[in-house]
Amino acid sequence: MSETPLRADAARNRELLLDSAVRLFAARGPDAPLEDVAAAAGVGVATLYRRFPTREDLLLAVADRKMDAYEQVLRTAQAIADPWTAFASYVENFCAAQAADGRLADILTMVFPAAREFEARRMALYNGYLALVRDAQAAGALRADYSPEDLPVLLMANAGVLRATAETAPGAWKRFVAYMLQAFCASHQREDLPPAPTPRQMMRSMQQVTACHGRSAPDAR
Amino acid sequence: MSETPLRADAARNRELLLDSAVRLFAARGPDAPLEDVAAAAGVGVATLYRRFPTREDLLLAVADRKMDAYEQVLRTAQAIADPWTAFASYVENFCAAQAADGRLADILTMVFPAAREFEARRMALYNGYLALVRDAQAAGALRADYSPEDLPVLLMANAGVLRATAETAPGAWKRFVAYMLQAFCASHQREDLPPAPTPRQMMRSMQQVTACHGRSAPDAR
DNA sequence: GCGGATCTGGAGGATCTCCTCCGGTTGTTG
DNA sequence: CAACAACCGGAGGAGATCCTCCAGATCCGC
Repeated sequence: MSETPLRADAARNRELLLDSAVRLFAARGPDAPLEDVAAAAGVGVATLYRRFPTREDLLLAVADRKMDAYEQVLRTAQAIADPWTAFASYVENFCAAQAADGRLADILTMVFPAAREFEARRMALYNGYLALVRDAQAAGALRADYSPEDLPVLLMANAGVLRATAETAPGAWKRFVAYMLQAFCASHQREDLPPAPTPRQMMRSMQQVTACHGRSAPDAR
Repeated sequence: MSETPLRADAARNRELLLDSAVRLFAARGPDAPLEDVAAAAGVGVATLYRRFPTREDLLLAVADRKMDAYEQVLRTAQAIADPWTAFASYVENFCAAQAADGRLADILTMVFPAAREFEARRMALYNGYLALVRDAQAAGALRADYSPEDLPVLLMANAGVLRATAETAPGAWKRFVAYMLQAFCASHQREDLPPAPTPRQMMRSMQQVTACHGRSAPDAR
């Protein structure tokens, strides 16, 4: 990831900043003041800006950190023989990871187009998920009109639930996700659905989420 | 609502401010700067603070304004003979009203405990909705384990979808809501759901949403 | 028309967040 | 060990937002 090797103290400070950002963003949201992130890391704010020139750079580093967990969700699902159970496990565990992220629930619906390596990881994850979808549909377990874009929409919806209920009704998301999985299940005849958003639309939506937090002002208008 | 009759100019300015707030909050979110609301109304910022001492006061007035539309949604649903169609109409139209509110999608999940008249209106609406739920369940059309608290959760989820997709994939919420209605429908056998949040939990969640926007700083920590 | 109460608004102060400067410090290599 | 480049951080500036003051203006009832 880093092209130029950092001095030992700089590398240490970078890790401290990243640890601090993960904690602060989870506790107070992706718009927590960067001065507080630096202070919690025990370094000066100029150090933070030197290593992460923009908030979006910091968010990207945090997202990359979390990618390990999401990849594990996929591996767990891939190890399940039953296609529906594999798919459902992926969805549930993804939402559980989102719930565990605290106020950073939006991170799962952020994209960083300029970050080649990160986006490559994200695409690999997405392709793994697509295979789960195909398998579950081929097995007749997942409704034929399910669209892969339905999952990012679900994650946006779940972020909305978590934003409102994470502290006050911490189990609410589970019921919500259970409803959604039941709706996705093909085992019953169903009415037609309105059209799914296109992948392009979803990419733009995720860019919008990122832009909303990447800039200095929360609602930058 | 106002106990002391305002002078004509003050009443006029209050209406201008409210109109302006409705527009600005829809376009830029409930955290749009109050100076911009005042400027768009063509009045001074002190006039805004005199009439609406806190942002929450302004949000309350905006919510009260919108109550007319929500009450119309209930009346439309109540006029429908078929219980399932009545319930589904209520949910769909409520979500449509939410989508029409632009960046003010959270308003439907805000509460103002100190505002007796507004809360009375909200309770009347909720009781009308409860009757729709009971009728649809009694008719066997709405699943027996559906909880009235599932609708506020749905509105929070929909706010999450709208927050991310309102401009980029404006129809996404429709598909999402259609999925949810299919999940609510009793016409098929279903697995058990995780427990619903309690009314108390939902009230606290809605207070949290309100607190999040009512204070001066967007994420006031 | 007058008097008095209500109302007006722009400037300025306070606070918060972002961001950069630059003299001093530290790590690394030869 | 010395040289040099990388690195450090707190202060201060800029901008945004919230909030209040107070002299002047306006409305309304008698």
